[in-house]
Amino acid sequence: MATPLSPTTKGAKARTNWVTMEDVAIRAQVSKITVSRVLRAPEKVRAETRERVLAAVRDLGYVPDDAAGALTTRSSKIVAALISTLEGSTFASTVDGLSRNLRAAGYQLLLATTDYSPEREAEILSMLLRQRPDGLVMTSSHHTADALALLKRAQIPVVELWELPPKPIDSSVGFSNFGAGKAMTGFLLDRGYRRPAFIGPRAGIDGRVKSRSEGYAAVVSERAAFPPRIITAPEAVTSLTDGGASGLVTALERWPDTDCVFCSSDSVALGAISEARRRNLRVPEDIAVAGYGDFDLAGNSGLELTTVRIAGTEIGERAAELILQRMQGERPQHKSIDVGFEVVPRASA
Amino acid sequence: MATPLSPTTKGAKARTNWVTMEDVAIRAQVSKITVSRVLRAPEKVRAETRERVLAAVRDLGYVPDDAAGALTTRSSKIVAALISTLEGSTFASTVDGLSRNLRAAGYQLLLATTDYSPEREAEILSMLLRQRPDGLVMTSSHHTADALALLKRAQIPVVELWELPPKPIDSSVGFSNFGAGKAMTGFLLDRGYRRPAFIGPRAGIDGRVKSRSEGYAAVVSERAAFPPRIITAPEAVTSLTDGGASGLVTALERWPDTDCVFCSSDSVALGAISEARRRNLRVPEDIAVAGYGDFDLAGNSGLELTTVRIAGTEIGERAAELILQRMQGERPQHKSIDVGFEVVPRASA
DNA sequence: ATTGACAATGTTACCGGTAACATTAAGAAA
DNA sequence: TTTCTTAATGTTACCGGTAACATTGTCAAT
Repeated sequence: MATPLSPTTKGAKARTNWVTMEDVAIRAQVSKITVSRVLRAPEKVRAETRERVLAAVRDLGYVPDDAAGALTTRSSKIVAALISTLEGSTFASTVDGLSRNLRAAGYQLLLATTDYSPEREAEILSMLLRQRPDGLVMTSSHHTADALALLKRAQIPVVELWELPPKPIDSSVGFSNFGAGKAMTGFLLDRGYRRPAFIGPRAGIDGRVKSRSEGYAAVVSERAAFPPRIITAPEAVTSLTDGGASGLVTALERWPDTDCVFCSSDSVALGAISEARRRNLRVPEDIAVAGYGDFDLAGNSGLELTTVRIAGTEIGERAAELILQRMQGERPQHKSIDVGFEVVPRASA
Repeated sequence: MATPLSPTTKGAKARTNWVTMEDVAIRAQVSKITVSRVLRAPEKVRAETRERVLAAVRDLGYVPDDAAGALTTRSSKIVAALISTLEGSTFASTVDGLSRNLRAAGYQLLLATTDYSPEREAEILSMLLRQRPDGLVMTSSHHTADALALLKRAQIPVVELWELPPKPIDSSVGFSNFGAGKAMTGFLLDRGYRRPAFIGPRAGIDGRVKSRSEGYAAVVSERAAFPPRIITAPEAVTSLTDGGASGLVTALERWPDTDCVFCSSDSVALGAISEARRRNLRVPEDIAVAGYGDFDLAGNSGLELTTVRIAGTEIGERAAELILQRMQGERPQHKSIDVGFEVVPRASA
């Protein structure tokens, strides 16, 4: 009995709520293309016409459909970001900087997290590519063959963040994790610690942590008289702070003369410090602790954590600049930007 | 002299790199629509044909263009998120949970941050809407008239996060900030503190903080014999921890008998504790400190911060569920989900 | 008056998918 | 055998924009 749908009469379609460019055109008594010009190249339209169109845009509350436009312009105005994790605040400020600067240029950020899994990365990547992003940023360094194939076919600018891969896919903004590991280890030896150990999270979860530990190992091999001492938390431990606590225990069991631990992140360091306190070990007199990242609380919390400062926000901002240049077809001067790092000496080591 | 462009011959266009559905169709010797069916309703296609199409998809590495499809289906498979900030880790876990659950259902997350500015919010919103998201989540509570008008016209499900607005735009997932403020204040009075003050960040930056302070004020008015003591950091102070430090100083100057401060966030509490230590005040004997948020470090860092725990990840996950239901046209049982909160007593208060 | 150049605007086709309807083939029911 | 039904696949038009080319009007130069 019910009429199936209002018959597709010319004048009475409107099965959607969105005001279209055609609606604007009719109201302003011009053609669609003129509306398009007013929005994208206003100088090509006579001032009077332009005003009429803009008034119609305002009156109707017209919001252009970028997805429709992208079909012909081949530019979605979307940048996709593949981030290892947002927990722990490591990458949060990078995403913030990225999103802010991209938006200023009219681009939007499509975000996905991989939980450090390269397999998931490939899968997520293919989902992201369905939106045809104009560019891609990613924090991971290790990619599956599938992922690389997808990236290659996509033919879009790619920026890898938070490290400077020896063989970048395309371009990168970061710093040398190896160098930072070396620098902190050297700093600790200079301070007079003789038996530093390295504490990381679950084995092999992250290439960057590996690089740091290699930096540590390089310096120890060169300047110290013992083999590198590297602890990774057992699979069962998921929290970074718990990993730090258990790592400290393991280190002291295995090598009782350990006088200093260099942790893969500030959160891990925090766990180590808590554990030290539980055992009535003084920091740094009985056991020194160094972290990595210089998160908010490293200096303010009474922790006085010696750590390595990374300019997370700057990485995001520079990445935005770089990828914007690349998307506009410019060939930037540098395909790799080194934002550096800084050893921050405080009281914990 | 140079040929302008390869003439648009039927067979030799390919001005883009992307494999299209038509390419797949040709290779599988079927029509486009059959390819479409294989991907979206496989049971409607004969097994043999289906295999041929899937093989072509694999061989060519076809990735569908969701933006093109959205034109007719009117579903972009995008959910937009307007987040106040990613710094400080408050909302990071919510975004993580949100993104994870949305992706599992084939939706992508388009992310933008507002820095707590309602004006920026409206502007950013109109940019986000250009991508025609199927749904929207937002952490802010206060919206400009422009923003509300845009939302209304967009006619998409909206979920407000981290609070339960008395007059929600659409639906919400959160908890009562007022209630949490009341609960913590009551807890502090029960513990025997007589003169609690409230320390917040810059005035009026965030409606949620305001609600908490009102909860505090309500309990103080009812149970204590003095007017509420609310400190807000001066405009110049940007960091939350600095605000906590300066807030403690102000509180003690203005009301020397203050024996306890309830801080608007854990970061603020951290600043207050640091300042107390600098002044050789014992926590909690000389001055007790309570926080809000229960971030990672509240319990693990030796801070032993008494605080209010909020299930940030759960908010994100539930929000994803809720908005997915709404986008699929279901009418969920509850338009508001209260995830609650929990006062976590530790040593600092 | 004619022509050319340019400014302002319009027409047509197409981007890559999908909805709606059309067609074809094969088997079941009459 | 004829007709109906259903399964499998195809055709056409359209979604909301933009590129490319076409048209019209205006004015200066010939």
